[in-house]
Amino acid sequence: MNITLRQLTYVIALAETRHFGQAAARCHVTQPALSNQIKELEDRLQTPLFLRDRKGVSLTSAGQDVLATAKRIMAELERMEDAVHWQKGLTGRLRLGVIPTVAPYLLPIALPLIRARTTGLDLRLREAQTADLLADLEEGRLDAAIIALPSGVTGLVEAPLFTDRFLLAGTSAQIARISGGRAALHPAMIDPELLLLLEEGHCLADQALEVCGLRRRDRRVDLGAASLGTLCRLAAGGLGVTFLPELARGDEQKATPDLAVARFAQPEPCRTIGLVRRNLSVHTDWFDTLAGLLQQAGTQVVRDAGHAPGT
Amino acid sequence: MNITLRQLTYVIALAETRHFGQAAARCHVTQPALSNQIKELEDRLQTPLFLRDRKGVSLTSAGQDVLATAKRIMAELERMEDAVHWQKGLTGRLRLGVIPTVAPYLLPIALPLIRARTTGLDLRLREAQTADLLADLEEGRLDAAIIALPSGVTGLVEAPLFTDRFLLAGTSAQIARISGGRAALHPAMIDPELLLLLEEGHCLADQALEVCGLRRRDRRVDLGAASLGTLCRLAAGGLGVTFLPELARGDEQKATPDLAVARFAQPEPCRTIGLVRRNLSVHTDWFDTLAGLLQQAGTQVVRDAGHAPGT
DNA sequence: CGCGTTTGATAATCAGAGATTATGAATATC
DNA sequence: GATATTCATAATCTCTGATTATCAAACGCG
Repeated sequence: MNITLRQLTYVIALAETRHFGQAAARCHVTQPALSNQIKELEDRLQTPLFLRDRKGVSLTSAGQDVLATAKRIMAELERMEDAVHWQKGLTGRLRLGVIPTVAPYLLPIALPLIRARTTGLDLRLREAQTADLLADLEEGRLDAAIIALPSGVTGLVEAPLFTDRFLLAGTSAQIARISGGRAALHPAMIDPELLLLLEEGHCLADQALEVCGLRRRDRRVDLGAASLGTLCRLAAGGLGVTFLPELARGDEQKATPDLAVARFAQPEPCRTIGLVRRNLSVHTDWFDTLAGLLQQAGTQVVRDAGHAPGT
Repeated sequence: MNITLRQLTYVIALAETRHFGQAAARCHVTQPALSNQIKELEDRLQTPLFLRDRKGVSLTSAGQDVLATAKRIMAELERMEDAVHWQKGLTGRLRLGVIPTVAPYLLPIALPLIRARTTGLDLRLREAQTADLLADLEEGRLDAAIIALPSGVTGLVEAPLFTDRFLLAGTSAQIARISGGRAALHPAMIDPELLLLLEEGHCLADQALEVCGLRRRDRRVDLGAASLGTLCRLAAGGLGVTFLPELARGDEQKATPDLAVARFAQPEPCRTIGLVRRNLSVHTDWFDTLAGLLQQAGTQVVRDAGHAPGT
């Protein structure tokens, strides 16, 4: 008998669970099947790889070597499959993650563009916060993600798409009070107690705080709205002011006509929206193509927002 | 279906033979078996890996990626098997190569030592010239080899065993003529036409020439004896003189009592005999153990030779 | 201590992956 | 145009690797 990849996957599962039954379940086989394959491999190598005694399963030193090799081989295979898949261009299954403060504004414009430029693309979208998306990317559950740059993670390839300026949104009265009659509006002029934020985890909230030179725990009340839409409605109700990315302005002002919006003075605070992927595959045609399409969509949305009334 | 190692080995075979039938033969299967597995893999990756047209089989770019990955994985596996095997110490099958000018003199002493120190060691010896041994090492057909250092090959681990001085052997008359009454004997004093050498490929012949500052094509007649034993008999017959490694002196003088032997003046020409292995496995206990035993045997043989008569 | 529970090994059986042989289609060769 | 070569396809068979059932050892517990 020769060593098989199946045996190596079983070794990895068993090393991670340290339990034959659980390892078998993870591999979607029964326990004897896994036990047998482990035994076969041990016979083949003429060395026990796992120590089975009371109080659990542990790795021998030979087992550790086999485990490390198995993991390298699996990673190698995964990288290869990825490379082969994406070599064919922007086609097949594309699992794309998008942060919630971008998705509803960018995608309605971007998706038709993508559809028009590709054939046979099975696009699967996932909307989640940056940290979740990055974890999914690293674990191979996503092919790419749209987030605010920089990701802060090494081993990712980043492509900047467009710059998204922050605007101040609230009632006309609130905005007038903050600007206090002066022409130039600066983030530092905002009363921290008046600033409405998205709930914890949204990068937009962190960016807003950073722009104002604040930390979240500086604030006494923390509303933590779940979405930009909610936030805008709260702001339009006079409950405070909020940062509104230009990307979202068009939609939100349409949905909440009462909402007044003001531009900050130069240098305007902003975020850079970018596309990121794992640095596994060699060929990046698909990635560049996708980035191009998203860039086109993003700049279009931001430009259209600029023509809206109320600035 | 999942990718299997079997498929990867078939890819490697097919890429190297560029012929389904020959690749199948190399894998010890029939042609349809190989064709099917290649097809399965291509289906799985949803990409053709090989182009079959008139005038042969060639790799697509996806195929090249798969091939490279497959080779890496196979190398990884081989390294792992090696490491696991040798982690158990000096036991199991050990394929040891030895150059011909060392084997018959060192092994009779070394083998009993090795036997006494190990249990269950299945020692397989191969006597061949340096170039063959190094090729076998690199291809994984040998685990270690005893050669004259340096090997000149990167990626090998070398352990020096002992120094083997070169002596001048011939009839007393020849040696007396060369030394010409002077006390100090130097290699450069040897008449090139008088120097007997082993046939092409023996490192000892190259070293002898180097010591004398000669090239093989400087010589008019090239006897090219196949073994040191023959060389000594020729020298004892007055046909010329030869370099005799101290390692071989004891045996050869016993076999050819007429042979006179003289030491060179300082610095005496010599070669360093060493043990080499591939730099694959992590654990080197077995290698160090073996080197220790061989060193012990080698120094003993050289020392005993020094007590022989005739210097 | 007896009893049930958990865990991994073993045995018997079954399904399917992957082999084989036989054959076909396409192209090259004489 | 007959033949040889080469790879693909089809039918069949073999054996790897799955399943279910069961066992033995160690552990927990009243």
